[in-house]
This record gives sequence, C-alpha cells and structure tokens, in this order.
Amino acid sequence: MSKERHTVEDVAREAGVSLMTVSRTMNGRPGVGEETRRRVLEIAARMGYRPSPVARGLASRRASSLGIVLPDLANPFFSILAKAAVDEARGRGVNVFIINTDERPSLERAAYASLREERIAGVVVAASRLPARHLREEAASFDWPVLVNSLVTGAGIANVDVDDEAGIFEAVSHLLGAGRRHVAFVAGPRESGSARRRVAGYKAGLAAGGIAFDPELLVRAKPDIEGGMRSVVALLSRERRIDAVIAHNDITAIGVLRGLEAAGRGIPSDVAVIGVDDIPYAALVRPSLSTVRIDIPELGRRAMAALLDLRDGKVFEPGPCLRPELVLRESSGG
Amino acid sequence: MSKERHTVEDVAREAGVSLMTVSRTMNGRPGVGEETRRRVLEIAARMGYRPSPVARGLASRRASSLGIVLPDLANPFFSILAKAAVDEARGRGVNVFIINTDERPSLERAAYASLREERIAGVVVAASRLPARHLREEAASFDWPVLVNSLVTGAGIANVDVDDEAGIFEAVSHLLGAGRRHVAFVAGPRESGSARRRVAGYKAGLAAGGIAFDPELLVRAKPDIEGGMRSVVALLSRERRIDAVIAHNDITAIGVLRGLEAAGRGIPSDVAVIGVDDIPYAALVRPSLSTVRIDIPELGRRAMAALLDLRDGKVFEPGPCLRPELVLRESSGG
DNA sequence: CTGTTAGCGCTTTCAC
DNA sequence: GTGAAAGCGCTAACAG
Repeated sequence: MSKERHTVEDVAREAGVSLMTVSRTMNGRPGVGEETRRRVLEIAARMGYRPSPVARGLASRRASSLGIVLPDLANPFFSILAKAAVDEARGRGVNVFIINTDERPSLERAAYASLREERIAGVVVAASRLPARHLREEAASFDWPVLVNSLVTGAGIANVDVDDEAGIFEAVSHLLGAGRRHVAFVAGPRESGSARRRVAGYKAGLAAGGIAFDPELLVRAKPDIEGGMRSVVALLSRERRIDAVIAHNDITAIGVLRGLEAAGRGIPSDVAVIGVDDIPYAALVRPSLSTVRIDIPELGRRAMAALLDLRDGKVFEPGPCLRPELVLRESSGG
Repeated sequence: MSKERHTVEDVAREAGVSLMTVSRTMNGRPGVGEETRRRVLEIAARMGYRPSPVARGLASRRASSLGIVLPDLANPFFSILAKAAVDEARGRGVNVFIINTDERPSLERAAYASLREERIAGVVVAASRLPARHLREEAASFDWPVLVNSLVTGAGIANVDVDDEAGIFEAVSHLLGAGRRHVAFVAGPRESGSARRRVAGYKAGLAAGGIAFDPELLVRAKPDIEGGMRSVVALLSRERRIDAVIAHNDITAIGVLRGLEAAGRGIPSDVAVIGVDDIPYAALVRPSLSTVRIDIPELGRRAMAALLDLRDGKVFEPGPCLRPELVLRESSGG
C-alpha cells in the first residue's frame, strides 16, 4: 500500500476490469454485477483509493462540496447554525464553503456567483437579505437550494422554517397579559422572511389582545448589538410611554437592553424586553434575557440534511415548522 | 454577451491568440506582450469570461480555494476569527472551507485528509489539538500552512501568534497586587499552544509575585461553558481557600462564574475571575467579566493575509505577536 | 514572446 | 453487464 494517490486506472488494472466499472461502482450506480462490485470495492479499499472530488467536479460539472450563505457569522445564531450544518455534512463526507455576506445584498449575490463558478450544486441559504424576485432567481440557479427562514418558495426549492409568527404572538400575549400596554417591536431587515413573519406575529398578538397597532412603535434595526442600541433612541424619541420591547433576535435585544440602561430605564420595572433565538448568552447577560427559543442546532441539521437528501435523489418532505418556545427570564419581569 | 459560460478557447479565438496566451494572461504570468495582454484582458472582460476554478484545480493540482480548521465554531472567539478570515479571503476572490473539528484530534486529522483530497493547498489552522509531531507532519503536507497560536514551527510553516504569556502574566500580577493569594488556573487542552503559553504565563506571574506554584490549583478543562463549570467543582474539592481564578478563555471563564455562583461563592468578593479573549459577551455577563483582551478580527485577518501572501509568492514576515491587553471589569473586583 | 502537445482523473455517451 | 472513446476546461512542459 504505497503512499501515492491512486486513480481509477490503478484500481481498474488491479481488479482486471475497465475504468468505467470502477467509476460506476464507486458511485453506487447500476450496471455492475454484484460480484464484480464487491471485488472492486474490496480492492479499492485495500489500495486506499479515494476518488478525486476535483476531477469528478470537472467531468460531471457538479462539485461534491456544498455551500452555506449567511449574513453574519459573528452572530451566535448563525455560527451555531453553521456548526450544526457543517457537522451534519461532514458526517456524510462533504465539505462546505461558508460565505458570510455581512448583511449586504451585493455580497450575497456575489456569493451565489462565486459558488456557481465553483460548480457548487447545493446551498443552504440562511436568512437571505435579497428581495424575493432575486432570491428565487438565484435559488433556481442551483440544483438543490435550501432556504432557511425565507418567504420565497417554488418548485425545486426546499424550505426549512421556524414558526416565527406563533413565537412572537405568544411573546406579545404574555406581555399584554402582564399588563404592558405600549409594546414596541424592533424589526429585522426588510427582506428577511423571518423578520416579516415576526412582524406579522407582533400585529396578530396585539390584535388578539385588543390593542391597536401603532406604527410609531415599530422600528427597523440592523440585527446586531449596535443596531439594537440605536433602535432604543429612535423608539423613545417617538413615544416615551413604551413599557415593553420585543426585538427581532437576541443580539438585537441585548443592544436594546443596553440602550434602555443608557436611557435610564429600569428593566423590567419600566420596560420589559424579549428577544428571539435563545443564543447561549441570553441567559447570561444582565438582566437575563427572556426570549423566544429556537432549537438552532436542529434547524441547521435539518437544513443540511434536506440538502444532502436532495443531492442523493430523495424527495424532500417539508415536515413541520420548528416550534419556538417562550422562555421567561428577568428581562420580562418573570 | 450571451448567458453561456465561456472557456479559454472562446476568448482565445475571439482575441486571435492561442489558448496559452489567454491562460498566461489570466494568471498574470510573464511571457505575454504588454499589448497582447491588454487586449486579451479587455476581450475576456467584455465576454464576461471567468476561469473555472475546478478545471484549474485539476490541471494544476492545486485548488484555488483555501481551508480553515478550528475546534469549535460555536465559540465566539473562533466564529469571529473565521468571519474575519473568510472576509479577508473573499476580498481577494477566494472561497474557504471551514472545518469544525469539535475539539477532537481524530476529526482534525480527517479534516486535513479531506482538504488534501480537495487539493486545497493552503490552510489556516486555528488552535490545533494535535500533538506537535503530528501537526508538523500535517502542516508539511500543505503548500502554505499557517498556524495560529501554535507552538509548532518549522521551515515553510507560517505562525501567527498572540503573546499569551505576557497577557496572563499581567493578569496574575494584577490579582496578586490586589491581595489575592490563592490564584487558581483553569487550563485549556494539553496540545493547544496557547494553553501551554498561558500556563507558562501563570507560573511566571506567580513566581514574579513571590508565590509558589501549587499544582493543586491548576486544573484542565474542556474550553466551553460546561467545562468551566466542572472545573470549579474540581478546584474547590482540592483547595477551599481559592480567592481567584484565571481561565484559559472567556467561554470557560463564564462557566467558572456560573460554577462559583452555584457553589455559593461571591464574585468578586470571595473569588475574582479573569478570562481571555474579550468576546463580546464578556462585557455583558453578570458580573461582567474581566479579561485579557485579544483583537480577534485582527488575528483572523493576519492569518488569512499571511496565507494569501504566501500563495502569491510573497515571503512571509512573522511580524510582532499580537499584544493582548488586560481589561478590568466587575469579576476581578475593579 | 507565443504556440503545440499532453495530460490532470474522472464521467459521459455510445457501443458491444 | 461492460468497455472504448471523447471530452470537462485548464495548465505544464516543451518547442519555436
């Protein structure tokens, strides 16, 4: 067993068959006798032969690697999602390119172009920041697109989602039930599917609680700590009676926490705060953050599993949305 | 400008030159007349021609993509490092495979094997968990290995480091100066270069402060929240008088914080705690965490820049270690 | 400075 | 069921 890289030819010669028989065998494709297959497999294993993904990619016009594009790898939500996804992929022997779009649509489009050039055929797109039309178009350019938390659907595109609306609905209901009357909402990016669904849940929750939706209480922020802090300034300049804030995600909510402190508001005495995601730090910040919990690793695993299944020719069954769960901590006043 | 993918041949035909002239031009290689080069470039651009990274990889036996391997993408230190690194690479037009080894040496070795199969020629290895001998061997199997925070050096391998020892030395000195007498240390993985340097800094700090090193006060933990919590149990079972703990990194320190609280110790009244990294959450946990700050994005950028420079044939100049900086917050008692 | 000839290691297509 | 031929799109190694 030399240290050299072997090729199909070496294996073919050794097995006394043609190149193609080895190729077919390695790809588990039909057209090879049971006995031949077994022998080829055995010999390949003994020689330590591993097909070259690069050569395969060139010949088949389809790379063996996959891609995942996300807006901000520094947000624990995405890094945990990505970790789960790449781990799932590794378990099935595939490497994945992670592309960070920095919340910028232009970089996101460049990411797709780049992945196509690499002949990547399957992608997990987490929280796209592209307008529906463009995203649908981009997704269609891949053989196996999997969209996480997107409103964009279509033939040939798989969706893996969280029931954002229900989650926020519950959060709003809880706050109203606790007597809060001026519940503000710090929304995420306009093109984000979950941002839209969360806003919908917010409005539905208010309606169910008999409170009229006040546009003044809805602001949009960049989903990071900085964005959360700024949103507080905007909010308080519009309506000083705010007694609760729900933020698009935890990282934003943490910014809200700090912004409110800077503004001298007590939490939760003056203002209750609830985030979304339950990143590990939500439980550790001061005050600890109430949040709409999402099983992030499960979401990442599901998305990558869907992608791998599609690649293997299985049909994708959407399965139920992931159900988020309201976790009450200090920031919402128990 | 059709929507089709063009090949070198199309460009060559259009420009009335040979295949090779186009190839040389696209790679900025010598052997092409100034005028010809300009014309080819112009035509290629007009046609929207982009060389196929896959074909290139096959022909040159060297993929255009790079790799980064790290132990835990869920640790903000690594996700922020990775983000900075992939952003730097994207700026130069290259995609990178991120491989998460889950702190497991066996997965790390598998990662290298897998990257070699993809014909990846350059890798950034952040915080390897492999014994020096093996790591050196693995590194040598790549054209451009860049090791971050590793003790392993060698011809052809680039190192990007943080002055861990100085950072911990300062932390220990501070604690001793504040009157703490039983300073424990929760070390990181045995094979980690920074773990070793940090332990060295700890011992040096004690020595400088005239305190004898007590092996009972040094425990090793898996560098995550869970590991930090457990280390407290181990530590307190050995020596109840501990009045300060320095942890290998912030994520571990946060675990220590929780562990101490669970044990009924006041922070910083009974025990002072200091971490390393200054991940964004260090300032947000309760009590806020004092830490030895590292400029994480800069570290990631440096590593990837070194890799890209090596790839481009430039010589790597180590440059000075990144200097960490002690940041005092509540957990160390001001 | 430029072009020609061989592949890189596999899959595709079409024979048998 | 199996194999031979013809590339995939590019670069290496020579030749001029």
